[in-house]
Amino acid sequence: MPSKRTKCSECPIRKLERFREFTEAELKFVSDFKTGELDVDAGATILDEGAHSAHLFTLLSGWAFRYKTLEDGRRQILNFVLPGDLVGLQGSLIGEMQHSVEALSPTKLCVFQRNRLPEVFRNHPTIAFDITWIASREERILDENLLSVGRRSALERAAYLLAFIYQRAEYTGMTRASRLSIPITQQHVADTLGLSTVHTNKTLKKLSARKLIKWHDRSCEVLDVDGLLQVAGWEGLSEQQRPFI
Amino acid sequence: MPSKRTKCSECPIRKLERFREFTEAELKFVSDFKTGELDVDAGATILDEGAHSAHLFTLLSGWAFRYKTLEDGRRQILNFVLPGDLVGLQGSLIGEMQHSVEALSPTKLCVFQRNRLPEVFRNHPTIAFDITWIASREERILDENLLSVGRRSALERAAYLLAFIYQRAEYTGMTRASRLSIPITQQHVADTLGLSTVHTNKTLKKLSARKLIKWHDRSCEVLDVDGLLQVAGWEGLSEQQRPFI
DNA sequence: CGTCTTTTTGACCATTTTCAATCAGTGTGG
DNA sequence: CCACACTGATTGAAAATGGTCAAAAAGACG
Repeated sequence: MPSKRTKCSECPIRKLERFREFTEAELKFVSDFKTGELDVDAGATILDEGAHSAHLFTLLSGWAFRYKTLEDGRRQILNFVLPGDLVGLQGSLIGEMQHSVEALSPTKLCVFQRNRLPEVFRNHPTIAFDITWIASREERILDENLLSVGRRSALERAAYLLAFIYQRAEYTGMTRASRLSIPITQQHVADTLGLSTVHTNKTLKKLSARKLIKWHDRSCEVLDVDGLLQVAGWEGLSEQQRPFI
Repeated sequence: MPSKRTKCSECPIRKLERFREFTEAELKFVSDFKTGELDVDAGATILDEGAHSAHLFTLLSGWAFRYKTLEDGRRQILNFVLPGDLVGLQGSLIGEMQHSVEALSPTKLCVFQRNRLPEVFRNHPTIAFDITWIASREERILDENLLSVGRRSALERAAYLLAFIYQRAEYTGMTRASRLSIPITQQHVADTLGLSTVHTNKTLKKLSARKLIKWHDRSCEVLDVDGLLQVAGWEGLSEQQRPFI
């Protein structure tokens, strides 16, 4: 449930490294395309499966996650949403959301009008290209997640997930002194890995025993990414530069 | 390994239902954008992980699949490629393929030059929009697959997969009298579901016993989609119309 | 006919789930 | 400040699901 709405300010993500700079015309358009900002509380639903939202969002700050559920309530977390990620592109393209998005922490969103998307493609091809690039990146992430859930052991999966989140957060400038606190519960981890909470707990304990992570109440502190990468048998993210809308 | 290369003819997929008709200018451009056709044998690799291919493809006929592997050889099939699907968009956007694509049957591909993709965005916004739509559809499919692998039981997963493939094939006009033969081995099914071949075999036997499918050597015949949908607890694909490039 | 791949089966083992409590931390109202 | 409720983390034991190993059967194919 959206709580507050303010006039849009300059996007903080702009500080991050980008493919390229926007042109004057693009900056002008983007600032016009934006209709405001939205503050959302932790635990609040940003978009629901089946929704026909008139909006498309960029996450400016905070954490969120995308998920789907089966009819009997089993939930699968598909991916986490970090600053710079688009939220609701699917709804803008096919009209209806086929997954839900929920905030993990208080988050700030940048709001766009979804019906102006065709205009972006018509008049701002490089921004359209960036959007497609971001959609394709989401696909790459899902490929990795599917490989992980389908073929890695519970321990490898957990190590992969935490290393993956760490690297994404690091890239977005959220880490401090090579450490990171991720605002998630073990239930979230379980629903991401496709495991039960009980087994997730036992698996995380093993990572804690190796001093790779430390679990606090409702948050996971990553202590040693390299160790996690090694347990996961994963090379890590290769991405160095990316576009931001 | 590509085997044969011929001059490009009119795309057979054109017969299928589309969002909209191409304009004269678009038809002209697409036919210029195409550089030829490619015939690939069953079992041949179309694109390899790590490849920097100069091409982007559309599958015109036949079956293929996308997959990733871990270093020790464990393989996860990410999705199947049916006529009308794009192959290698990822390579065109980020320069390098992060998954491999292999033909399941003899297939025919339509070849495009990847370096002309920016031109598509610049001069043909509606085609660019279609490409983004298709990329987003792939994401939706991956979301479903991840939900399935992460949260469905072996029997549900198998039923979901076969119903899913059936529906996609049906939409592409590959079914006959509500039946379909899918050219896959049980190893492929296992690698898609994240199961062992032995357990996959036992699971498929259960579906056979219920007369929902019939397994032939190297191919699966779907007999009763509705039955599969019911076992899977799935509503089926909602998609009715789509763009084709 | 012999070789190769794919499918099938049985026995046994490992991983993961489920169930059922318990414990720890947080916030609330009295 | 304390009792109480609530959520999230932790534990142990029993049960189920799925994996591994090994071998045989069934087709495909030259």
